[in-house]
Amino acid sequence: MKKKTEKYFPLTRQRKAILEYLRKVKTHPSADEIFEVVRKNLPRISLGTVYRNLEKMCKKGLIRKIEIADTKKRFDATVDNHYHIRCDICGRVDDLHGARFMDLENISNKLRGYKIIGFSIELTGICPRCLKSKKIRNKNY
Amino acid sequence: MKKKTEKYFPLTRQRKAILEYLRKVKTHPSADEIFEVVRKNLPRISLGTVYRNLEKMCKKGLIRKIEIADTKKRFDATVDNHYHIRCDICGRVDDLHGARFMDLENISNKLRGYKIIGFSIELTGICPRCLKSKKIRNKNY
DNA sequence: CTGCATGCAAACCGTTTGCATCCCC
DNA sequence: GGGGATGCAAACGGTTTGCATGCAG
Repeated sequence: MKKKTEKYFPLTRQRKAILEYLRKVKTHPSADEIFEVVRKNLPRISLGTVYRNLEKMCKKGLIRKIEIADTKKRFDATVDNHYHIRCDICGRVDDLHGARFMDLENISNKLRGYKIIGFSIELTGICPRCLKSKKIRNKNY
Repeated sequence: MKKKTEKYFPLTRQRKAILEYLRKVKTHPSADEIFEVVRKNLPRISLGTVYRNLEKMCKKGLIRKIEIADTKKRFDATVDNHYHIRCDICGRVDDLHGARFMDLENISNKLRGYKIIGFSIELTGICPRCLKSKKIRNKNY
């Protein structure tokens, strides 16, 4: 009763291209960066398609949307790691591989040349009021 | 040589109102929420003014912009705490008072009814390339 | 008086959406 | 052949900006 009936999810050229690019690349590209690259092989692809597919792939668990304090959302194809460092000037985002809770204080040796300005720890959840409300039905929790 | 000449920073009615509201309130309001409240006393204030002032006050260190993965930016008047929990449905943001690095694993008793979905740790800094470039001159680091 | 701050409206940027058409299974 | 995916363009929400005017110091 938890899982919905498996939906038809055709693997179109556009989807394949987006997914392949995300799997190949080690950065955390934004939708428009993905669009610019994928467009080289699929000249008629539209930005809307990129957005729609990124969103669907997230829901399928194929990729992940990076929770980051930036104007544009970023995506990647690895679904495990939650530690990032973002450049306050150019916006690039790097992973902090292998960091764990306990390591946080001694994290500096993983920084690879970054100068640290600050940090932020954000938990995501559902607040008590929303837990009670019906809005929750529309999401897959 | 580090500090620039002290700039003229008139304390206008608008600024006073914004700052007073931020200091009074325990939530983390967004620009438009601030606008709606401040407007009750200053009916002619414009959204642009709110944005401009929030930005300037951040640079002055009077308030802080909350680094959060949300569509709208949020602000508050306390400059110390970096631990937040955000509701994935309604977007409300609460503080996790008194949390420290070491407490992270046992943080659940501070959650006040939230159901946790995930977390994200983000360091902010300047990447090696930007450290070398001239772009850095335009910011106050 | 003078320079910065303001109000207003238009511009901007990333993202979403409606609709007619296309194409994967 | 049919249901979902696509391209296109318009709409959207949050934020920024240009310009003429206002106001704090």
